[in-house]
Formats: sequence, structure tokens, C-alpha cells
Amino acid sequence: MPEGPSIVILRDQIKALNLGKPEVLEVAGYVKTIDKEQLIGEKIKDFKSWGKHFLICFNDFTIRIHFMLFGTYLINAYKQTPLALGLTFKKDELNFYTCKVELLEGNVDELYDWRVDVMADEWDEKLAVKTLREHPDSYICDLLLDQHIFAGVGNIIKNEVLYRARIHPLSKPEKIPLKKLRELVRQCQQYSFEFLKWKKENTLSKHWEVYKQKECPNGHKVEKKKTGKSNRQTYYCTECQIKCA
DNA sequence: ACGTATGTTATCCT
DNA sequence: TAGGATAACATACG
Repeated sequence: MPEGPSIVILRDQIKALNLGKPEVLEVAGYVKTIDKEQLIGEKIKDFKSWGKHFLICFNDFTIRIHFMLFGTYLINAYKQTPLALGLTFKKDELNFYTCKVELLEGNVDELYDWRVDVMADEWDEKLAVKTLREHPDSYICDLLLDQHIFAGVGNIIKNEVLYRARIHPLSKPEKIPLKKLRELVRQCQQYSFEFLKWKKENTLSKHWEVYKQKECPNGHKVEKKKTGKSNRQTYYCTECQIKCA
């Protein structure tokens, strides 16, 4: 569930319910990080997403839901596993499982910079390129997972955009030609939107070129190694992807 | 059936 | 002591 496009799907599914500015009638779930009573009777101003964060915005505060690795949700349905947070409205209910729930005080637009969210209208490619160049000596595979630079990019997107831009995961920004760096940044947004489309069609895994693949589209063997400081699994082709280090 | 994983943070080591 | 490694969280899938 967790990468940025999946959170956009959740947000859009909820918006499609046409809840308007719904009033919270009941709150359920085991979460202890928020005061559930505080929500009752409050009207929701908006549902937003920022990277992997799902945001339920009220007038003076926001509930942030992070699904981590295992999180799930159900709309107008429930399941037997322990419910983390459930919100009931006049005719709809939202149920969140295995997620981190936090309450943020104040105006959400002042808390988040939407320029770094690859799914946002405000996404700023130039800013991302500039930030990458401020980390000349870091591995690109780590920088792609840095939510301060690429909010919403996760391990699948990381692997796929590195392949698309033909960059080896252990390359460093100081050695990557600017043109390639720009191409990589552009792919972060472009692939994320293709991810969104394919995920909706339930065909995402069919389109993976390296992630969980044995061979790349050019017929070369795909390497699988934990790389960088993040030490996450990386799938890459040593023939197609050039190491700039 | 069991190993692995779309994520993040805390803690344990060296 | 900085930084790397590991654990913890708790679930679904192949």
C-alpha cells in the first residue's frame, strides 16, 4: 500500500464518496496517540496527501496517517484484524489498520512543503535537482528514498526510475551528468503517475522492468543487492545502468 | 509453509 | 561518538 501513488488513490476514493464537509459521528480503534473524543462532532475540512502521508484536515488540527509497510484501509467495510482508527460519518465509514496515527496542530499548509511531493501540482523538479547537487557525495539510491527530497518515492519507484534513467544505484550526484540527473528527477514524477494509473488497473507488477525481475527488458541479468546507507533491496542492470562514481 | 517485503524509527553495537 | 547494523512494529503474498 505505502508509496505516494497509493495514498493518492486512497484520497481520491474518499473524495469520490462526495462526503462534502462530513461531521465525525463516531471514532473507534486502538490508537492512543490521539484523543478520539476530540474528533467527535468535528467537521472535516479536506482530505489531502503528502508523499506517503494521508492527511485528514480539520479546522485547527490534522490527523496524519502513515501506513508504514503493512498498513491497509477499508472504505465502508471492515475486517477482523485490530482496527487502528475508524471514523463513522452519516452514511460512510473509514477504517484504518496497522498504521501510525498522529495529530498535528496548526495549519497543514504551513507544516508541509508540497514542492517536494512528486504527486503534487506544486512538485518542483528544479528544486529536486538543486537539492541532489547539495548532496554530491551521497548515493543516489539513498537520496531517492529521502522523503525531504522525493516525498512519496518508495523502493519500487526508486528501482524503476534508476533503470529508466540508466543510472547505477551507487552513483553519486557529483559524478552524474546534469542531463541525467534532470532525467532521473523527471522520471520520479512521470513514473509515479504511471504507477498510479497501473495500480488503479491492477497491472502495476506487469510493468516492472527491474523491480523483482530476473532480466531487464534488454535481456540482461538483473542484480539484486542491498545498497547504500538505507540498505534497501535494489534491483538493477549492470549493463544498462552506468555507474557514475 | 516460510521467507520476504511498497517504511520508519529506536536501540544496539563497534 | 558517529555511524552502521539490527530490531521492532504486525500483515499479506507467492
